[in-house]
Amino acid sequence: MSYDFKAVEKKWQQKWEESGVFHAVDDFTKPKYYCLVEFPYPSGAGMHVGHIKAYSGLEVVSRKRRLQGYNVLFPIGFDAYGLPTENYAIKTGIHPRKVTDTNIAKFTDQLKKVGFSFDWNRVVDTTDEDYYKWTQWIFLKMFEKGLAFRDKTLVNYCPSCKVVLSNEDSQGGKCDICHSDVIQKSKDVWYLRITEYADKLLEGLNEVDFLPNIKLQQVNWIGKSRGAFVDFSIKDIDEKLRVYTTRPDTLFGVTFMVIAPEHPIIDKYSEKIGNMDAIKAYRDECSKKTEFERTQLVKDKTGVKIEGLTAVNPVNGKEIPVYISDYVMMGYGTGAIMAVPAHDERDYDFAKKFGIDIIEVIKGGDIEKAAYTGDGEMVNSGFMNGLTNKKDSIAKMIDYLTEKGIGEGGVQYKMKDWAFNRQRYWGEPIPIVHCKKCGMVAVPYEELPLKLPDVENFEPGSDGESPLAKIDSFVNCKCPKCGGDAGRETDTMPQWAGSSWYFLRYIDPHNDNEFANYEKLKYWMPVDWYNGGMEHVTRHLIYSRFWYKFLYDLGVVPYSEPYQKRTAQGLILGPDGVKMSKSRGNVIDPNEVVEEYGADVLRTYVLFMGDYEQAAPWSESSVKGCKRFIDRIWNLQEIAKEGNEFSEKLMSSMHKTIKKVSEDIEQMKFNTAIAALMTLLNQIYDAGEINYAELKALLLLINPFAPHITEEIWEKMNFGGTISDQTWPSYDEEKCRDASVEIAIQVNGKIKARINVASEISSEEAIAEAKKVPAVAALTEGKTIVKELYVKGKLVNIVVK
RNA sequence: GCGGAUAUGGCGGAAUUGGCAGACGCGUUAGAUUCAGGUUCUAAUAGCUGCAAGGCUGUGCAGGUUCAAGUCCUGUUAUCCGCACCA
Repeated sequence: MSYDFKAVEKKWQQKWEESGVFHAVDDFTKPKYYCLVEFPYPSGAGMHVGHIKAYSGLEVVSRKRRLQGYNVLFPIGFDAYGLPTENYAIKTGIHPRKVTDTNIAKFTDQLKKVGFSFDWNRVVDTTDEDYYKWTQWIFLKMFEKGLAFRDKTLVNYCPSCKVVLSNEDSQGGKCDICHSDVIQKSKDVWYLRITEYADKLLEGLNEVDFLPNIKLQQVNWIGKSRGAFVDFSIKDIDEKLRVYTTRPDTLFGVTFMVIAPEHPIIDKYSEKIGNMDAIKAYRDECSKKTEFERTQLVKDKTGVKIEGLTAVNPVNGKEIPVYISDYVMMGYGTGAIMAVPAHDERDYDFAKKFGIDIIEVIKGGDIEKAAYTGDGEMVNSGFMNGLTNKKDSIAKMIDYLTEKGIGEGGVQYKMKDWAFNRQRYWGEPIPIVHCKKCGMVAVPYEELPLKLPDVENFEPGSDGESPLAKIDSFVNCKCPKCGGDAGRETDTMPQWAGSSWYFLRYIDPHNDNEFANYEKLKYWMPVDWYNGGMEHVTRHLIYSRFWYKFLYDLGVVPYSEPYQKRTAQGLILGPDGVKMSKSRGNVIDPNEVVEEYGADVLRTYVLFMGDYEQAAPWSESSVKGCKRFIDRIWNLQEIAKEGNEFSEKLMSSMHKTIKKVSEDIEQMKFNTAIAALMTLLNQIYDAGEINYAELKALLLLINPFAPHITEEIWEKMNFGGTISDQTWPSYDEEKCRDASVEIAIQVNGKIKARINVASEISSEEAIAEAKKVPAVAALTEGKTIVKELYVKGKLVNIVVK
């Protein structure tokens, strides 16, 4: 009677679909649980085993929660806008809409074949008009509040994809999509003012249960620093040069200043600058450097002294030179720094190269050799001399600056505003009209969605213009404000847009009047548990928290944080131990695994292969181990017999396993939960029999991992109803204990024997028992017992001299 | 450079947080079942040593604390992942 997994899995997948058991119901009287997994980008390659691992974790939690009586929302959708689809469309001539639909159908089919208990009634597709209508709505709200704005700046531009990229999309100076070099280009760009929410995003982390390393990455990404702004006056000119510093305490050690090549003060006073030619040449040189060269390659300091501009140190009146150098960037702080070479490594390098004075103001290092950034007594610092505590010194200086009106305390963030447009076709149109008379005007809410026009040619223009710019019928329109001739914004939103709020739409996916009903949001939010990839922990997770906090401030969502708990799964590596990639040819196709071993085996294996949060290589032979496990469960039917209660033989094993599996699932220790089930299975086969009560409990425990086979056995055994109607088994702490335990006996910390003792034995009795053991007696005889102790249920240690 | 993580048999990984290192699975070896292959079942499986009971050594490396250390402390090395001239 071998197990026909193909027929059984198909049968149950159909049953689940027909009965809709996994559909969440809007019954507000029930306790709810919202499990969220990152929705996939429906690529042409189909599902990856990584998707299976990512979804299997919360799949298990969801199935367990349902058995525990919760109303569970476990939705899925598709993050379908994006470049790969568009590039594929350009290559093949197939419309991206068609490509997307095909890919979504493929993914849907694959996900169903794995038996995931998603609520298929709530599928969200970010490219659906009914969905992006609300993405545009949120954008307009941001525009209304001044959080979406347009500005001209240097942007990261990919000449190959012909698209502007965010800093996040161009890390390492390479385009995230095609990996060619990114160059700097001046362009009009849409921004979302995420920096306004920097503090809220930081503080909100105190309220939520994210893994510590996830929190830390977000904190680093936001990069808040405390310090001071200080105004330096310029000699003979009525102008202040403002700097930002985290070390105002070292102000007496300033020997020069540096401004970024793009700093506006240069153009403003160009006629006073004696060496404009040299400065212009230097600026040209810098602008040619890619972001990559500027930040990654050359740490060697370059720069030019500005002849004619001399700054004055506000605390001691000293005159100091001003340089331009590209180690100072316009995008952070004020684009100008006060340089304290004695106590900053970068300034030290620069001073050494340009022969500038180095004045020690904090004792403790050897400034002949290197900059000293540690603590110490302040010297050469006027009224600051003698202070030894950095914190106090900084506070004292800020007080002084504030009092004299030459500066003030302040904060800075590394996080920059979010560049929010792409010159691409396959994205949400930005619902803005450019009117010569009225400027930028929002498309009226009642005209949403502003539909993406259906066109034949979606290739971007050679100058990096959006393909939409070529479509007159789309571009030409009337200004909603004055009725005059106007032109539409032709850029589209980046891929991050749709994924920034999708978890809200799941709650009310078919609502035509609002993005989601407030009462429903109140019931279902926040997401109780969100799991996804570590790679989305900074970008997507911060963006979506930002959008949610904005909506919260609008009063349209309840609670200030969207995700109560966030975890991340580790990668599945190829069998060769390195990241799976097509070029390496080490990609495992989940479909093939389902075909050969079945969905239950695939699901069990991805959770059993190692620590869920850690990367682990795929192993074909280990998959077989899980196959054996599944087959052995099937064969339990042969040895099952009547019985309404756990038998004495398996009593403690049953209770222990229920406890272990219940607890491990909550901590995402799926591998040890499965191991405990395997151990129990071994014990059952050793005992040679299992009764119905035990089999029922076992099937329930295994069900979240391997739902198809457990449902089938339940049905075949005539246990009544389906597993989905049952209740998660409970355990009794008392019954987890065995009557007797084996303890180790150590002499001087080395194990010499093992004995069985009653588990409730007293310390004295245990030690007495231990001494009776001949091997132990021989070692202790004639020696002084220094110490003897008993660790309950574990060991006895006798220390002799 | 800064931040984080990891390091345990032939392999993936366990270890109730200081208490029997190697659970569970893979692989391997031997045996049984089978015409055979596959499947299944039984036993062994950290290393060294010993005929054997046993002994010794073992959690990247070097120290330390403790009756007891994979776990705590000090130092150090390697690998991986973020961030990166952030003033």
